[in-house]
Amino acid sequence: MPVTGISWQQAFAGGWRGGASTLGAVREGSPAGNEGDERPAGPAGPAGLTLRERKKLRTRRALVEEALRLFTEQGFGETTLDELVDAVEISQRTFFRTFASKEDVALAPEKELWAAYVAGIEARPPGPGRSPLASYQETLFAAVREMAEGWERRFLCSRALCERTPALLAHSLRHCAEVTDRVLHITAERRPAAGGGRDQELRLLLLLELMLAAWRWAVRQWAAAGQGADREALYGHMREAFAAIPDAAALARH
Amino acid sequence: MPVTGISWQQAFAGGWRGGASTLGAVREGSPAGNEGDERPAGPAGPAGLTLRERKKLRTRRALVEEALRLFTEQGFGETTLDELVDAVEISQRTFFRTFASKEDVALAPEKELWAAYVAGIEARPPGPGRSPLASYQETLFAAVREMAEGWERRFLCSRALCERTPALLAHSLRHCAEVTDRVLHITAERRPAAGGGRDQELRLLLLLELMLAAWRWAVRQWAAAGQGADREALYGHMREAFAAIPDAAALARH
DNA sequence: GAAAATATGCCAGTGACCGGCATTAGCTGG
DNA sequence: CCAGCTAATGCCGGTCACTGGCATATTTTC
Repeated sequence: MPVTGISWQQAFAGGWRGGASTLGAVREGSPAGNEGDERPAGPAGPAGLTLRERKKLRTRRALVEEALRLFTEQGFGETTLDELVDAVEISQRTFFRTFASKEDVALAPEKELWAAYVAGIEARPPGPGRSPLASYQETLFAAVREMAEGWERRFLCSRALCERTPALLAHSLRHCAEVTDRVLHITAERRPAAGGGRDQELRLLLLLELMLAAWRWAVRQWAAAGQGADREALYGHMREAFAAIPDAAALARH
Repeated sequence: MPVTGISWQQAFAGGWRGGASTLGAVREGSPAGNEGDERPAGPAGPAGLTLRERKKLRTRRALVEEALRLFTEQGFGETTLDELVDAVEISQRTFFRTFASKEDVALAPEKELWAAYVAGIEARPPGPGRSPLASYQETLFAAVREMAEGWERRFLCSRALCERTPALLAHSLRHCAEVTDRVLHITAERRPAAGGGRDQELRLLLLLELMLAAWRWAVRQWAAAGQGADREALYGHMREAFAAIPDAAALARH
């Protein structure tokens, strides 16, 4: 029984808040916005979900919780899927219908954030006078803000695992790249006849990747601070990292 | 037998050039620079390598060649390791002593480039008046320039596979991130008492990631051009992407 | 040419992941 | 409250990437 630095009991004291924002890996049909509680008919529970959906959510959350616990305690590679599914009392088959891979469950908190980010980009088009970079940044702040209670604990666990486990880092970076692509597609479709074309898209790509690099740095600093890191501290690191972007940009103009 | 767009015969006509730059995944002990042919004793072949080393290099190259062929012909996931090792007539065990994973062999051309890049960063410290971004860019040009003949063909195959296969993309991005870390460490160690500290490092990180984003864009454009893409075309895309960096930087200064 | 150092092949085992099928649990109309 | 439908789940067997151990073969060294 190898023991890592962080005590589990103190790291995992929080709970989950309601919010129907994370049923599956991808959001349900609702086309962003329009979050009413009503349904035409059928038994809709407290959160506007059927029993089946709530049950699925429960096992999904239990899986994430147990996975983060086991992986941080004994390591990602050292934990078998059988251990995990036994702890949650489901079959392997069910696990793979809930998550695409062993890595997926460890990165759930991160995927949650990026899903909210993409939704935010889709929801509010930037005002006419707004700088695209500022708009990207504000949307990221908003996405963090709307994460459920206890998210920061899970996210920090996930991040710590990424730094220990190359396979997780790889998956994380790929997902981030996919988000980049999606965001770029969305913004590109909005300016159909706007000037620039390819060049403009390249510039937007560079701005977005600049922000993502700053974000990754901020998260690293945050995670390095240890278990006492709360969300306010993350905002601080983000502000610091984003503030460095103009400085770096100045250096980039020969 | 599924057939992809590119005919194999026409895609794979080139050969390998000598150059002892890719024996193992990591370079041998020689501390950069100092590339003489002499050895104290022992049977040193034409390229300054022993028989054993040359043999290993041969199977390594054959593996890359066959892997790229099979993967592009029938897909990465659809090709089993047994097929590959049978084609090269070695055992699985030997494969895993040569490459760390199935993904690794498909990404060999990319790793080769980044190894040369890191070596270049280590070899020549930037002059006192040089902009760090310009220095990063020149080193990347130099790394591409020193790749062996036929590298562009292999690299393009590898890239095309990355875009088809999520697992390969993930591995590629992770390796790129590791290179980023290493480069940053090297440059950080060089300025031990130089001003700035954390802030300066963050700015360097942002510049480096900016260049890497531009590089990835350039490679994408290059690969999109299809099989007729030669190295000169890559330089063109790189110049275009790098030229966009100052423009994007201007947008990043509110 | 013998001894030491390495490389290779074979084999058996582990663990992630997937398709198929029977069973169960939740939903729907009477 | 009960049949009929849909969908989630569990079980089973199979594939395939990857690993450690050990015997064999090849290269290097003396």
